[in-house]
Amino acid sequence: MSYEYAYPHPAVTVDVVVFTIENDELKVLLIQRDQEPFKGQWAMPGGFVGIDERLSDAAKRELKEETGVSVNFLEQFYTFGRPDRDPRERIITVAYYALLPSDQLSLAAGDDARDAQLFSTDALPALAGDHANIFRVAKQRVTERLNDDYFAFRMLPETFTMYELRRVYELFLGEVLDKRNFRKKIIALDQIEETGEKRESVRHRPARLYRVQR
Amino acid sequence: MSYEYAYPHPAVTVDVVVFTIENDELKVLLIQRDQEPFKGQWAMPGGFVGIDERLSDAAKRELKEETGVSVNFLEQFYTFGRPDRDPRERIITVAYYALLPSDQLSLAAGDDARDAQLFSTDALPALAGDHANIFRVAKQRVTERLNDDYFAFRMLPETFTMYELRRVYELFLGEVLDKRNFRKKIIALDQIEETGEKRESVRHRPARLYRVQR
DNA sequence: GCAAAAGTGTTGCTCATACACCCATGG
DNA sequence: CCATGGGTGTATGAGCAACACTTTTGC
Repeated sequence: MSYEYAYPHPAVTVDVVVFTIENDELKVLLIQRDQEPFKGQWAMPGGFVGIDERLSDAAKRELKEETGVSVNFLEQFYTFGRPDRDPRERIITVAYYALLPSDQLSLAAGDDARDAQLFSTDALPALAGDHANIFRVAKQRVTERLNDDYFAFRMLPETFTMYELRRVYELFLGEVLDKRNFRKKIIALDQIEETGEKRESVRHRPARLYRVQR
Repeated sequence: MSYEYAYPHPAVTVDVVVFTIENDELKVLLIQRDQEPFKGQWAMPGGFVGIDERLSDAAKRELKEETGVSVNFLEQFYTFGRPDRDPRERIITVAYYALLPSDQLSLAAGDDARDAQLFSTDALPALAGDHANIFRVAKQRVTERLNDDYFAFRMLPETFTMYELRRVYELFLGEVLDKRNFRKKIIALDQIEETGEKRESVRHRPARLYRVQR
């Protein structure tokens, strides 16, 4: 079976930059490509958009197929289309970022991927094609939106401490934030509430747990 | 001549939402389509991306071909890809906005367009397909960026008055701004300078003219 | 002289920042 | 008892919002 067109068509793919926090580090989910081009190199999960498939559905599907991970929160952030970005054919990639709590992440390498794992954003391997650039733009966009939209808790488990929430900001911004001022700002947003529970079994004073309201 | 692929490929187009200010109104540049689909309806200028063409180059080229207008300032803002947005085939559209001074705008309808003209954003005609949505998203993004990036003067001639600059903000924001506070804010940005000239031949006190620095 | 927009300062308030000490727990 | 992060309040400065009158020109 083949498909014919009166003029040349580019291929369209979606790529997903999945951010999470694990062990007090900002991490990104990468797959090791099992197919050409860039076979053996690490890359963002992604792949071709079905001819009748929504772009966001394609992003979710490819992520699921290649890594076993399901996400709810996914936003389109840029479309990469330089003519020379893929050696096979012209490929235009609509890129998404996703934020995920690390406890919802059970990895399973799948189609087109011989491996899938989290990497600290401080120590990324060499990435296939222009994926280092895609990552950079994604991180920048998420960082910008952190201050406007306060969606940092999408990278945390259902309950979390102030320290953990503050660390998300610090890891993206690359600077330390004042503990007292941070707490005041977050409380003023009126987006989270105390659960009444505390984080036990830590070798210091137990911290209050919070959850997102509603 | 025809082009064959092992699996179906969508078509990729670019559309450009051109904003300008004319006669104290916010306007957008539309073409009247001369081809199916949506023949006879008004739409944003745009068209197919060449197989070896950069996306931004395609946007500039299509705009030039269809309206005679050349722009420098062009930014990608979103990619629209719902499977049903075009009746012919799957079309994915990478959308750009452009800001242009109205004095650099001499219209000439061209390929695929029987007419090209400016419309006040308060009185848009019915638009083809999902172009009303594309317009809405573009206006929202430009409005957001007005406050961050201060590129409002890209819609004004080389010299302009404080009143004219303030009107750009007011037209996007849909609210009136305080004259004194606005002037203070703009001066503090240190982006514009006085030309020394004044806007003469108006039936009120002449206003100082400013230009962008450098 | 009248209509129309140009131009000009001060005050109060809100918000962001800077900053230091004691507390509760595990080991 | 020590190491570790948890938790708390105040003072200062910057920036934003509110607000009214005089000036200059064309008609």
